[in-house]
Amino acid sequence: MSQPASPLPDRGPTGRRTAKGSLSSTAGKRVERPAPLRQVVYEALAELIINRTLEPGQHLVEADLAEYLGVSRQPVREALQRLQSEGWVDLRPAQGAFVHLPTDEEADQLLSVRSVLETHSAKLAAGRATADDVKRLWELQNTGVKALADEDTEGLVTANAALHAFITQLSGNAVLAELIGLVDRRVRWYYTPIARPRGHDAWNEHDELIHAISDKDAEAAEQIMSRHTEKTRQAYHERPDAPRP
Amino acid sequence: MSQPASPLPDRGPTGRRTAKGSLSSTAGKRVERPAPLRQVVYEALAELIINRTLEPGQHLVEADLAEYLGVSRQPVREALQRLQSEGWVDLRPAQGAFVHLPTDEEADQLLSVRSVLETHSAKLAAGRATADDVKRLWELQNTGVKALADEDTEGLVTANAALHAFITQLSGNAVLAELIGLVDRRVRWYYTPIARPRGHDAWNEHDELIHAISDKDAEAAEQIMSRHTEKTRQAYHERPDAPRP
DNA sequence: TGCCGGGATTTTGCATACCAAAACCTGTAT
DNA sequence: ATACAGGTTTTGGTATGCAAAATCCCGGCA
Repeated sequence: MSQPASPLPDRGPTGRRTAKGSLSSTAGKRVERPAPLRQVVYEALAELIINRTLEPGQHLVEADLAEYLGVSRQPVREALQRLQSEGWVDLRPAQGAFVHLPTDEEADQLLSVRSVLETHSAKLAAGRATADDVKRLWELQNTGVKALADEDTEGLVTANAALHAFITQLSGNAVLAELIGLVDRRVRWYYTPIARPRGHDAWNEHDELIHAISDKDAEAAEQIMSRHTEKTRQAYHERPDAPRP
Repeated sequence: MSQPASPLPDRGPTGRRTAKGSLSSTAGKRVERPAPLRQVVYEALAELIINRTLEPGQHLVEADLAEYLGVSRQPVREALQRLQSEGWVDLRPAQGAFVHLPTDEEADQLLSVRSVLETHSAKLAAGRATADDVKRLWELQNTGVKALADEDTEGLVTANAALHAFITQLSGNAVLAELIGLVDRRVRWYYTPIARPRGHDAWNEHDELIHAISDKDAEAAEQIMSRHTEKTRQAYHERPDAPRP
């Protein structure tokens, strides 16, 4: 045989028919579909972990979570496994799930990777942003500055995430965007305690960054983002509750 | 309450006792533990996808996979979900799993991200590699050069992966290493067809790279790796079966 | 007191069975 | 050909059972 035969039952050339229709496939909005339960559970647990209801180190018992959420064990198991793959919980064989205990070293490594990815994304974004995109960036910037003035820490973290996410999206690299999404969400978990003191400088740096993107100056955007994220990393180490040397 | 109460049954301060014993926790080699079935299934399916037994676009039916592998649907479902999160299959709601169809654009984005991550990793590695590490690098290099001389394509791909993986490990950033692991494994899926023509240059570049690491010249290592991975990306676009413009 | 050991208990990991809803396929009538 | 209707397949989820492994508890021993 020139091609190895599939060991599975024959279901035609490509299994079921590949999606093909007379309608354009772009922006094909489907009928509203209820989210799979495992997804809902995933989001619920992630929320409980992020807002510290479930504390780091805590043992998560499938049956308890299932009862609490009113679902069976299966979607809970599936959600826990996804949470593991994204670093929110540790799954010890035959012992189950424990809320991940972030170490200081790990936070540093995460912030370091974030820096590299976001820097690259800023460079790409500067080369692709349209006038409309820049307008949107300024809107996001204003939201953040307002949250800063209002001393709204939660709003500040959200606005920061939104701004970075939008730049990421502008990069036009979906793989990069997905990776940054993963990393940033975890960073946010550690970041909240330093959002306030870091805020003032950070939003000034955002200002510079948007100017660079607006000027389509990729090199400047790259440098500014690099400095920006590295300063955030420094700030983490100088946070109030950092371990004493 | 100053701390929000956990909505789950109380199981003591941190759930079960956190591992604590009189033995050193470093390098604590545990008793041999059989891998969870879901892990075995995951690896089996990944292998079948990489070696093209399961073709891109093919519909994977849980029940068929379960029967073929001699397990129940549960571990298969769990493995499929992990395969999705790592980009090997697409899980369409209410339709099931389909082997991912890599697009040309996606391959380019993946190679681009790989370039960024590997470049950073090379810089870090140059600053940390010991004499022993360098010796090991030369061994890996020799393995690859030998596979090149023997025209052993599979060995070449493996050796290439091993060399890059070792450099990644030298970086000392576990988060970075994990991300590179994910990205590289997918790159390898696309890479095989160009491993041969790219081989000669690639291993010369490895040679330079190891010299830079040996000299602890982080900047040179960074530049060489950047050029190296970018050339691989170019090679992908110039591969024999590339789409005609 | 502090440590050790063995049995009871809990929890995971997987199997099996079952079901509703959704998507698909097929054959027929237009 | 196209559209429709009905039967089939597949997913996603529930419920239950069970063996293996890990933990916990408690009593005996130093």
